[in-house]
Amino acid sequence: MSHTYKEEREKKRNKLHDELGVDPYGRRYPDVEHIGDVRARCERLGIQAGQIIDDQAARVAGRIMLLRSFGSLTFVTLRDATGSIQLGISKKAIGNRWPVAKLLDLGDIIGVTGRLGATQTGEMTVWADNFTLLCKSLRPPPGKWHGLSDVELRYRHRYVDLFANPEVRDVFRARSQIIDAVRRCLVDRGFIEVETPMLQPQYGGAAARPFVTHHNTLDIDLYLRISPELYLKRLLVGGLERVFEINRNFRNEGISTRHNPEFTMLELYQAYADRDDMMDITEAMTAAAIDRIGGGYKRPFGEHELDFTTPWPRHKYSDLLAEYAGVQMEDVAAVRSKAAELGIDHADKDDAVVINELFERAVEDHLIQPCFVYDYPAAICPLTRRHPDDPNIALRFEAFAATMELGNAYTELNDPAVQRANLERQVAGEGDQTMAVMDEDFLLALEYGMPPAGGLGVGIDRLVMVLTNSPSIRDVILFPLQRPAGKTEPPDEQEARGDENAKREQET
RNA sequence: GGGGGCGUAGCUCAGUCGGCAGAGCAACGGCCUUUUAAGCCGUGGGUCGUGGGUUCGAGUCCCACCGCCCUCACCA
Repeated sequence: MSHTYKEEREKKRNKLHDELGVDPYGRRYPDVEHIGDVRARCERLGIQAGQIIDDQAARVAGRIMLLRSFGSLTFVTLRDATGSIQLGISKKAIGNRWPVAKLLDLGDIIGVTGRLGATQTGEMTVWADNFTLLCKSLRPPPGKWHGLSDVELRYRHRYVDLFANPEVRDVFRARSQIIDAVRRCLVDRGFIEVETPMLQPQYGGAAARPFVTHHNTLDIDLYLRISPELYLKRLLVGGLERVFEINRNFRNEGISTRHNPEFTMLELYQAYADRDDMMDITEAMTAAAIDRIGGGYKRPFGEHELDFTTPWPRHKYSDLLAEYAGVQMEDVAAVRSKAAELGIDHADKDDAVVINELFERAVEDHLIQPCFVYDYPAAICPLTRRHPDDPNIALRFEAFAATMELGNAYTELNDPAVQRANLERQVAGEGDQTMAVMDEDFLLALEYGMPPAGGLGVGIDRLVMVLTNSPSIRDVILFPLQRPAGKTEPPDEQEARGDENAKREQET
């Protein structure tokens, strides 16, 4: 390759530094005004086409997104976090800075002072009287029209995705607002936020395979947590009556549009409450998040419109099974027959496991609108209190939207003997090592006494998905896990690294 | 892990039956003080994901591998 974009820009950078005495990487540029605010000011002033208002100064900074050059006059579209605005940079107004202006490229970051005005076509414009190069970009940005659409490059080079595709920033801004709204909602209800171990000597609180790591000094294996549940319940024992944690869980399972190996989970526990209180909190948190990001309670998601207006419909698990699978939950023979009909391998599985697989296969695809599904088979709910009238039913619900499980809640089990029996059954469970070993300290805590409580887990990533109309969980996680890149890096980078390796080999 | 699809210039994409690897934008050189994806003239730019194979000849056909997307399984 005779030349590259990078080399072309490096020549400009060197010329700026060596011949024009300009620092290509700038420095502090204080007292800038948000471009969004400048635009608002222009609107208020009602500037007429062709007018320049001498006493309306502006000072902005951002990245050059578009350049239109007319010899001695250049129009720049400058963008910051709040929006974009046109700059007019003319040789006449800039004077001896003009040679620097001619070396500006798409993607450069500059600061500008000037006066507000409008061009002959009425476009609001900052007419520059000075500008400062704050960072010379050495890489060409993606095309100005199509942006960056290759999903692999978008995830691997998210920074490019973010500045090239403004709607991506909107999603992550919404994510921040959603989390903030959820957090405030809980704090306002008297919850305190806590942090419990991510490195756990034993894992538990969910059925999933963990990541294993090792602590060198202690010389022990540790697990990246699959759930904070057993620690948060210890806090209930300790008298922290309303606690929540928003943090990462790690599950060593498959990756899909709705699963990332690390994902953000909200878990909360409220003493003296129960499952039904958790439904109210789920609705309240979601409503708070929607109020915060705007757009109303009826929201598009793919082909559908999801209606988050509260209260959400509440469906009994067994009723849905009857409706969509055509079987009564208690009729084990019918359940197994239907499961076999749907191709579910059920021979060696517990009744409740088969029921749940049938539910997942036959029912979940129908759960488009936000809703709660309650009263789960007890055998798949080892941490949940039993229904007082039916020991085969657990006081659990899951919240669904767009066929995805958004949340999971229990009336928590606080009987240490029942809890021990349930966990022993899990540990002994045929071939299902995922529930792992007994957490004796957790059981000890229950023996000291845990107040009756409601507990709730909400998959934050999925909540963000349904509220931002994002079809893939990777669209709401800034850096989703990718296999290490092969040849996706620019070739000159690889050459550079190869050269370094060669040098290192020569030196040794 | 199974099934399906995709990978061509910096970006977005064409590439027919196997016959000289293309376009727009971007870049470089030139003209241009009111453009809105500015325009006009000119120029350069390719490991066609990687490696094999078939063939006189492969971006194209075959095989293997790598990566990504969708889907199923597992899970939330």
